[in-house]
Amino acid sequence: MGRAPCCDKANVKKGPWSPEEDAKLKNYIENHGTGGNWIALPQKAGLKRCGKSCRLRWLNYLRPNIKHGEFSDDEDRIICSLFTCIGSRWSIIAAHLPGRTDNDIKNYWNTKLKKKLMEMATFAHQRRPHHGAIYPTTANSFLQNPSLQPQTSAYHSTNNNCYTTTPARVFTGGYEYMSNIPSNLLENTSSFTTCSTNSSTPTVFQTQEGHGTGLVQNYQVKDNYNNLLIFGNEASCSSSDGSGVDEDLGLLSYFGSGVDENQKFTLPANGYADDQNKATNGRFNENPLDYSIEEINQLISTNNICNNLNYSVDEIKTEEQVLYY
DNA sequence: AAACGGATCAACCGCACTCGA
DNA sequence: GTCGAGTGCGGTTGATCCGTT
Repeated sequence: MGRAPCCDKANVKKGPWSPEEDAKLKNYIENHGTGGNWIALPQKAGLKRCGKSCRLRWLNYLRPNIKHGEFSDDEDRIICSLFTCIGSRWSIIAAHLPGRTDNDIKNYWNTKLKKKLMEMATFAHQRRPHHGAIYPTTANSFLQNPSLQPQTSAYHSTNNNCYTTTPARVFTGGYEYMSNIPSNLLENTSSFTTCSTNSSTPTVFQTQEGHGTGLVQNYQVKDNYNNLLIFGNEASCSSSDGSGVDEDLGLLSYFGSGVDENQKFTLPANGYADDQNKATNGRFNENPLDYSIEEINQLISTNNICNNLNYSVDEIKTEEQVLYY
């Protein structure tokens, strides 16, 4: 036995809404509200439309404060992050983007954002071996991809040679999954500063080696928590003896063909160290859409690679009620 | 200028869920 | 506990737009 139809299909209009219909619906809801009954609303409002059609038209187009037009980078990032964690729960994602509707976001994802990610996957695949670029950041920015947060409390306390730069300095380098690093190079990473624990405050440390200026020239962090190797050296550091390459134990040299201007990043001087034996918060940030090829493929094809977002789906669900007043 | 194809997005469809009788 | 009406939501469709040939 099939479900009873919600309305008399033969006597309802379908297709695009006319301005007159919009005006009738808007006027009725503004004066009387929905009355908690969409099925009865079209008749009361003098519309030959299905109640569901009225509801959709109101929610997606007529209700106040609807935002149309281009999505911002911030909105892109939120959509990507949430999609990573909860999949195609468009209504929940919409609850985090004021003025956006689930339909809008769904269309945007299907027509643009997914394509954007696929193009990035192609690009990432071309620059083999792939590695993440670390981008300029601000003191308040934060690593956007939860799965790649560097965790640092371990080497804060254990490595007295670590300190941040003052003032901020530009570095060239990147990160790479350990699984992608040739074994002979991986063997040489034993001298890397190691971190293996989770921490809410990501910090990047640099080792002081090779140069006698007292300022940092290179950094090398073995992030066992995320299976990442973070490596590079100071972009402005011209080392005639090639020590800039030696200092990163060949990693920058190995991945060097893919390191370009865009992969320089700035270590901010926030919370700077007046005591060089103490590490401070040199946070780094990656471009929010610069996922590895594996992550992009997962973003495109699956809906669950996130397991350490700061809030649960249940918490998000309570927020989604805000969307539909 | 016309034809074509891809992109976009509003709207529809149908399933699942909620809630009250 | 069951049933059915109403609602919410995600997937899909199709009309329209726009750029290219």
